[in-house]
Amino acid sequence: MSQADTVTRILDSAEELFAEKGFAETSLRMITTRAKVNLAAVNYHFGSKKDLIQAVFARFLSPFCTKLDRELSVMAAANSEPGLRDVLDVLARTMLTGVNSTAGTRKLSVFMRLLGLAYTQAQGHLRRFLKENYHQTYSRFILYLRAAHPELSPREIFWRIHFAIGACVFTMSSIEVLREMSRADTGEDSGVEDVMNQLIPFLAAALER
Amino acid sequence: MSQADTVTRILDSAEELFAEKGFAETSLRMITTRAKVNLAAVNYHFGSKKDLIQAVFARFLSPFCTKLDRELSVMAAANSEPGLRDVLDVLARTMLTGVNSTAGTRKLSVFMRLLGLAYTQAQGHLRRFLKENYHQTYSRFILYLRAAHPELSPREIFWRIHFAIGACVFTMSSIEVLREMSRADTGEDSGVEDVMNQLIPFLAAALER
DNA sequence: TCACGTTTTAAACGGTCGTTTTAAACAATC
DNA sequence: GATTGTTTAAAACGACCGTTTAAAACGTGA
Repeated sequence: MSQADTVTRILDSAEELFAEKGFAETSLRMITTRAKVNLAAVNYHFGSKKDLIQAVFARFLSPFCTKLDRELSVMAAANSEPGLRDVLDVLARTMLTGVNSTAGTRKLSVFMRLLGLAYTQAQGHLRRFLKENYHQTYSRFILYLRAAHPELSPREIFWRIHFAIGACVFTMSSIEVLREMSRADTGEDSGVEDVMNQLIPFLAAALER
Repeated sequence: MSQADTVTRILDSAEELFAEKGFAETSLRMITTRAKVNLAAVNYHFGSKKDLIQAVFARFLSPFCTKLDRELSVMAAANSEPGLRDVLDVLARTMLTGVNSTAGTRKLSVFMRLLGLAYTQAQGHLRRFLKENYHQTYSRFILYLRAAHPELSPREIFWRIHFAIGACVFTMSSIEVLREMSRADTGEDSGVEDVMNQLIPFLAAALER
């Protein structure tokens, strides 16, 4: 087994388990057992559990932010005064890239769940890491939102966008629990795509009022 | 120190710590140290950590559901065809009861945070406990929502209300992190009440579209 | 093939966890 | 005031945690 194999398998297992259980509830032994590697491999390749958590986030956030930055530039080049809808479309398209399969949908779900953990379970080190590495892209995104709605105060923009993030993150974080509740309540299954198709107009109505 | 003192102080400390850190990150030693009681007191009075978690939820959910049930009955008696706004007002008023002080606002924040944990961190036992004890009130609430909007499918109702819950729960769960981010971004402080005053019209726009 | 740097392995470390045990302190009853 | 049931106290239990160690296995260029 090559080094790349070991590192990748640790990251894959850790990502799944963190998303499923959270950081504290996931032990290195669970991760290494699922990844079929030796327990010491995590400390050898990553240094510590904290570093592994950061690596898991870096693996999906770095390409995401790179792509988002590029897409924002494309948008700005094509449209000198992008509206709210344009900016959100860029975000949605960037997030949904490659989400046309069941595997892709699960990827998005994991992405959202990890994002939620970053807010609600963040040990200080993770928040510092995220701010240090991804704050620039975040700021740029917010700036376009402000430009699109100069009549709203920065605070109003901030909170509206985070209410929306909350609805997304919560829904996707608890998606399995919620689908089961929905099934019990209504007798019908709700596919993840059905849920998304309801979530987007819901948020649009709230953001654009 | 009377038994009531010990039990109450354990519940108080556990509630604060669970809301702040989550279940797994809060040890019985933290709880008993803060409560200034002996470590063994939790197992003696509650049986186990799981039972303590359930007791924390029961202490604030039982009176809440009792009150909500009563208020729903009052509403139904006064109005044979309550609208969405009526039903949500009942919920909001029930939740905001006694939230006119700083202490009250913190209580609400803790309430929301615990509710969020129930969805996202729930160990199976907690979800089973909540369903067993509080599902009836929940169902009744949902029924009024359905009656208010018979043109919407039960599934649409379910998801819209949970998107809204998500925005609330996420916001209140991460309120301190978010306020700090907002401060860093905009240079202004956002009081919790300011946030609520923005959240409510945000949700109203999304639910009533 | 040998030597050497890298990676994997098995075992152990110290520490914290939830829980249990045993005895002491307390409160209420007769 | 002795007795009985309840509550508190200190200490220990085994289990699991993240991490470290030291040796074995591996791969590669000389």
